[in-house]
Amino acid sequence: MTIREVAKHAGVSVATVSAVINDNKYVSDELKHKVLQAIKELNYRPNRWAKSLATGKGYTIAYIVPDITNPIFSRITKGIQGVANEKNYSVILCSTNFDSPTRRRYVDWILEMRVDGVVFTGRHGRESLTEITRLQDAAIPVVTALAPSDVTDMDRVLLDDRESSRLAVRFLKESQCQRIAFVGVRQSTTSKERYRGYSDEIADYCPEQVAYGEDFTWDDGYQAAQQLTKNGALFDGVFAASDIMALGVIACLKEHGRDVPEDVQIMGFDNTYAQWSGQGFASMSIPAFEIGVKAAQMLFDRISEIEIPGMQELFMASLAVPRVRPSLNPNLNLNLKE
Amino acid sequence: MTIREVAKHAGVSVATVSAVINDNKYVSDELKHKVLQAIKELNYRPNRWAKSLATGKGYTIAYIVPDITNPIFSRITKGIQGVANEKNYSVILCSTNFDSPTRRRYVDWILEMRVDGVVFTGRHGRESLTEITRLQDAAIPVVTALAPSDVTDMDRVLLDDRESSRLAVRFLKESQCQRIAFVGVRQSTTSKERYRGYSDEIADYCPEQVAYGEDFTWDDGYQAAQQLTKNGALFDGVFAASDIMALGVIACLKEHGRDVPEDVQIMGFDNTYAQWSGQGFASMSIPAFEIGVKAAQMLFDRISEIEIPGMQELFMASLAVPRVRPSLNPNLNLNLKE
DNA sequence: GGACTGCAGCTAACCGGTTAGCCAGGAAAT
DNA sequence: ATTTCCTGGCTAACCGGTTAGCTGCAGTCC
Repeated sequence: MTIREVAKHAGVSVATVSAVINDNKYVSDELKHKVLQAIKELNYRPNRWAKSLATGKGYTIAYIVPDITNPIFSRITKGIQGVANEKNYSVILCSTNFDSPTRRRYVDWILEMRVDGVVFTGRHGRESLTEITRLQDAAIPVVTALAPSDVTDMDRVLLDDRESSRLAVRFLKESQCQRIAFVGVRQSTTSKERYRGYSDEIADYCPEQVAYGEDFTWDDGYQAAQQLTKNGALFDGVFAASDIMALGVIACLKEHGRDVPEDVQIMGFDNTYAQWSGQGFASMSIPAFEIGVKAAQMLFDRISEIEIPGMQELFMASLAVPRVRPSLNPNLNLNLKE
Repeated sequence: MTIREVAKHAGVSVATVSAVINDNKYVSDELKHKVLQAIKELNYRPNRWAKSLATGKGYTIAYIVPDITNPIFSRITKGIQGVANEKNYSVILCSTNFDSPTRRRYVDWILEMRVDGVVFTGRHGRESLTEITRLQDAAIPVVTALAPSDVTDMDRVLLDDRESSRLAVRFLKESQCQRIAFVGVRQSTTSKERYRGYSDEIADYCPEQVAYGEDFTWDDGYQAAQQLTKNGALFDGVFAASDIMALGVIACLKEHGRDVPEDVQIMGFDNTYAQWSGQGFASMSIPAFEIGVKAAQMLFDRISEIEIPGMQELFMASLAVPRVRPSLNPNLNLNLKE
């Protein structure tokens, strides 16, 4: 079913049909009606490929993400998706599994698909930077989301991990914790920032006590807690760089006979589990959906406007207090709904 | 940068360049070399749109999913993604947020994008069936994944919720539970199947005790448990239709002073939280990644082979015992790694 | 030597849209 | 009455690939 068949059926020219479809030229009501009629009768749908080829616009953006399985990232995806669809763009998903060759292949691909823009999420090592540069060299707009880096002239939306972490630690302080420890991930930029916030906030308050794992996992949290206790550290509060690590920490502490939250209070980060785990620990909620929305909006700004200086947007995480017995403490429950 | 420029640069015809790129015709080594040289020098990349227009193949599949944020669905996505990429297909993501109009718009869209195939996940109500039919009418292959329905002549991959649930309940029985209750979701087909398994297994064992919520949420789990206790039901085991509901149940029971797992043993389903929550409850692990892989494979089978009868694939969930203290019980820990 | 065969490589049409530029015919101006 | 202007609608070229079918040359056979 092509536009020419529709034209023939309606007794008009292809230009007229095209004008009706795109509503970008005046067409008399009579012809317009005929054309619409013909389209309906033939159940015609314009061919996206032909349109893209002719106009040079693909109405597609790509989202490059290390792991779609990560709840934070899938919420970002949702945000991007929403904005894109509103503008009639489709989003193609590129989940790289933290693998550089895969990431490289995706970029090759994006290049030949003539995608209109890319949102990029993930660790921002040297090689990711190369990929981003390749995209930009091909004049494809890129916005990074949650991908901290030193490159400042890039459109990006970030989370203020440092400041958010100060809020987290401040909450522990306000909850009567005297000695607060930090559990993080050695090589992670994100974890480093969260440590910074911890360090800032703890400075004139108590000595630093820190333990690291290699990755944001339950096991690494468990092991880090093991280290802390093994070193005979005294603490009544732990700030962990992620919820899943916090759960590892809690498991370890309980094994050592320390009650949570009675003996030790725990603070997580990202609020992926805290709210639901029933372990009574607080966390920092990352506005991931909003971050996705913002990133997509910035991307579309870039796509339409030609030259705007490197935009930047900073989000804060918000405190999520553990769910409590709804009946006993109804007022605390108000804004904790997912 | 077009194929014609490359041809000119290399001093050959466009047909030759095309043949080299697609490696589908014999070309002398000399010319092949010249062409590859030219491609490299000009940094040429074939245009996907033109290719698709000419060949009628888009190398794209779509994944329609109610909510990408659901961990099970995002794992399915990952599986699909992997298979598709291997075959040089891209996958465009359509997260409908359980909204029919949105779903409808996606299908319109898929139709005009001439996508090669669709994987469909989600509740399988009447309207989703309409959408699927629309796709099939346009000769677009569809495979449903985790979308139970009465339509049997459709390619689909399913989870055997009933049989898996029997395994779940059997585990509770083997753990010395005498009276096992079920907590489910009233309108859900999935929940209904899980109830069936429960019912099968409990038949000659103990009386049925059942409570329902309206959705798979923490609150609904909590409320259902409330009901159970209010009705004065006696139970020492609860099988919940999902982990998040199980967590709601646990919270409620603890408020009533019942210890988990000492007084009451809990069984979840989907293993999204059980493993990590530290609440010591078991769950049934859904092989979501594998389901995604299988669905994609079936879709590609359909795309290449013209006529194969309605294929069907049934997966089972597997028992995931709660994580225990690694040091104390190392052997149980073996196959529980994520 | 001429006819025939095989095949590397070329030309040009085609996929299905968009759109610059042209044309026809009615209205307004002279 | 003629010229000019305006504009709705049309024709045809173009986007950048693929590919059917042709060309011309070298080798083979009678």
